Amino acid sequence: MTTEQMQGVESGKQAGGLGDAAYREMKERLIRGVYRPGHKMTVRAVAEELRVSSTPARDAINRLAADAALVYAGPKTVIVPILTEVDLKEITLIRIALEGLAAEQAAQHGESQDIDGLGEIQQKINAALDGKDYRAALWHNKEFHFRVYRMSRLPHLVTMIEGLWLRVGPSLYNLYPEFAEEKYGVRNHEMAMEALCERDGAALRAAFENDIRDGYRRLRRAARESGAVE
Amino acid sequence: MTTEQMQGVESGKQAGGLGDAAYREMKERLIRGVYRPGHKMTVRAVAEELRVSSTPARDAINRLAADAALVYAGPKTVIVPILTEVDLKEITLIRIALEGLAAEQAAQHGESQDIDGLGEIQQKINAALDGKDYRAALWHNKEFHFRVYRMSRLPHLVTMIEGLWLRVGPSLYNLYPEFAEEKYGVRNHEMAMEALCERDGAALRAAFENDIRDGYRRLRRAARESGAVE
DNA sequence: GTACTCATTTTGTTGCAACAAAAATGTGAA
DNA sequence: TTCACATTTTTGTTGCAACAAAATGAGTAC
Repeated sequence: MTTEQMQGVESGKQAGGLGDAAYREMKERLIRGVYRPGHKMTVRAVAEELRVSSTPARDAINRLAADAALVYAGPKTVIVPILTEVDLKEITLIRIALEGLAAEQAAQHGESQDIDGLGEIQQKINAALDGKDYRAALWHNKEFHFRVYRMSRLPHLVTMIEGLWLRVGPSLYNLYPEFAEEKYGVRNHEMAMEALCERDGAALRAAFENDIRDGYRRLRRAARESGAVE
Repeated sequence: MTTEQMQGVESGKQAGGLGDAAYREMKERLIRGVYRPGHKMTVRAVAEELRVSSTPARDAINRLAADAALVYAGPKTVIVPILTEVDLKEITLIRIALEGLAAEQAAQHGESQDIDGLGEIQQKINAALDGKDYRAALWHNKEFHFRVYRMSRLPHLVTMIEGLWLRVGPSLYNLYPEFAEEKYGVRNHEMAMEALCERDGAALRAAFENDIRDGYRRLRRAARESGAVE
């Protein structure tokens, strides 16, 4: 087999190395909201927390910065990004364009077996919401979205969308008590599942665009009330 | 001044270091088509070419891989990506979504001083085309597009679009003699300038979408004839 | 109290050597 | 000739020490 033939589509580094493990661990912590926006990331601190030497820690920070999951706040400082309202608005515009495209394509290429799992995920969201486990609700909400996006059979697109969620994640997960109000997104998700069954690309796109816009409004309001964005 | 306040929007690493210089040099070479698609990138080879040690060379390769400007072709091999027809089609879909959005927003936020330069750039494109300097034509074409995209005042979006161009670049620039036929894109660019003067977002979006689709068809045809994609 | 200077500490960067894993190459048998 | 296997070479990874640049904080003059 030539090297050309096995060229994968994943942008992530092949698994196995310490640097890769550090990258994924930090990414997970970022999404889960372990670090507050504005938190300063230093090579040595990451190295110590993850019990690795400076090289893999540095690799992880560099990759996160390349993903815009960390941002440069000075010549020698990287921090967890603090989303401004302007940033949030821009990212929402991009999300609507990209996730709308993914949804529309999903309606065309999704197979029934892909669709089946969606109902279960929605039940998990509802259950989590009822139990006031907002963190779980947000997690399953993410599952719901990406289950659909992957149906588009456009892997580059899914990777780019993941990057966008990664940027919003830290701010979002620190806001979840206020953010995940009663029955967030349930209605949009129901409409999405209907549209998907009918293979109606335009309707599916509309459902997701609505969901994103709803989420944006709630997030902005919650952020303003808590002062988490500027 | 707090570090939070000077948080920039650029995803690129702050300039100055050797690793950053290596990254930019390799990026430039990639876009210019110095390396053929499929070319294997090794840390030591890059280090020697750029006269740096392995650390900055490794940094550069990692960042390029994070940009998807290089891809992993095995556990220990990164290569210049070989665009498949499927990849090209997907990236074109994404480009239409993102560059269409940028164009539409540019119509709203572009100021007259931004618009003025476009005519000059178009003249450069025409001159290069007349002189059969296809490389220059492609370069000025890129200038034209990004001049408009930057008018959108959506810096994250522009960065993402740059990433897409970077992926297509190596394949594109190796095809330019066949690709840049007579008067490529001139008509679409004229329509774009008209739409921009009239602040007609929908028309500007349409002009750019057409331009991207035209380019896609030409590139696909040229690629099929030369066998540069699979 | 404020602003400025300078020493100290923190922090990212770089180069390099040792290591492990994968690829390439050579060898021998069928 | 072809295939399997062992050997050699190539190559990415890691840890670390030395270095330079930036952030920090104390002290001082105004």
